[in-house]
Amino acid sequence: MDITDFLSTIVPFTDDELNDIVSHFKKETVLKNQTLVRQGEICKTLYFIEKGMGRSYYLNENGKEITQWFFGVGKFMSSVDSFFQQTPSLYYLEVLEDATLYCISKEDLDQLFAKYHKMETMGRLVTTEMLTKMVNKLNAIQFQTARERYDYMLAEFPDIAYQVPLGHIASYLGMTQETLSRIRKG
Amino acid sequence: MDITDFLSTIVPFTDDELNDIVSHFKKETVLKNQTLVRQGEICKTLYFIEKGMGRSYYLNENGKEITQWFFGVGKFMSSVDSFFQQTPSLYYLEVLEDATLYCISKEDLDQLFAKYHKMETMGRLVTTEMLTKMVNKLNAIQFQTARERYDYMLAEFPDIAYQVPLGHIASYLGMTQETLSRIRKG
DNA sequence: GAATTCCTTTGACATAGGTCAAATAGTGAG
DNA sequence: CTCACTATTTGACCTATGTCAAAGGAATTC
Repeated sequence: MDITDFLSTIVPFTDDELNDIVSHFKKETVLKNQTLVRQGEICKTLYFIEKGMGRSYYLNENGKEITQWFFGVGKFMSSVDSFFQQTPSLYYLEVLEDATLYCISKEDLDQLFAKYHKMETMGRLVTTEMLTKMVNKLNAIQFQTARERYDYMLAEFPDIAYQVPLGHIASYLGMTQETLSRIRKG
Repeated sequence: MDITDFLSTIVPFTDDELNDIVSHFKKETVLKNQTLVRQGEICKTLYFIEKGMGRSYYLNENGKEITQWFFGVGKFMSSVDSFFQQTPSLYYLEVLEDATLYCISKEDLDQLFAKYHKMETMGRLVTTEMLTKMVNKLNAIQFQTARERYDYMLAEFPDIAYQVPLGHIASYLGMTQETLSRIRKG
């Protein structure tokens, strides 16, 4: 998914606007398992995933990795709170397979927000979409059985569910790897 | 919390802008337990809570009310996804005590977003804040014990925790009323 | 292609929190 | 003040899911 195409689907930018906006993004290729942000660092970059996928996770008190979110093709990826509030990140951000990313700094993005009202609209819409998805996950986690949560995952991230290690998905869904393994069986 | 003051704390509007914006909100007084939106309806209004508090909830397959969110003084309240996407609401929205609300329709709000870039910025910031809180709740729910979740609630909504029926809070935290009752004891 | 490391499955057992039912305590209407 | 209704607490019991440990499988590395 090309970033220009993506932006066009959200808000009707003119070609000139699109060119200007996209020119502030820097294309980067990163390899599988590369860490983009560490817990405690301030996340300085917002990534658009042209190809590949990523996840955010944190380490719990026992040092176990807990996946917080998956980011698929054609989505923005970041340690959201850290990036927007410029506070230390609660999460690690990593790429799960070789990926092509479009990167923009907070300063550049803020300039685009200030320059183009439409860009600000896009920011709001993308955030709203994220919020809606977060609400869905919350509902899934809060009152559903382990099996139902897995079904939710299949519906929400069909492309991701079969391509990442079991443990990543289990922790994302708030269950143990063993439980998820048993669910997948029966 | 006055709506004018609230808006000023988020984005530096001029007095003229503030007057224009606030003139599009309609002040309303509603009584305790009044329902503002029903499940299945399209939520047409965004509310700012000057006084009082509210909650959103849904009915699960057994017809039990599950609280989805609490809205306190000085916050915007709505069935977020329904309002912004104009789709049928998954939630009921109700007022938990006599309240004073500032109401605005989707059309009026969109006009303000279009008219004032700063208003759009405000919309994005408010949504981002909501997103951050949602992420916090998700983390609390996902991997904490019932007791820890209650502690999270006390921290996040200190004003609300002691003023609403136990069952509302229990379902919000993803546990039964009985469990919450036992936690409060010991 | 053997060695090493990581990932997944399986089994036995433990437990937090759910369910159901009943008793008790609050609250508001008349 | 009393009745009726609603919210909370308590107890006995149950189950989904966690924990711990070990064995298989896959996949990278040299």
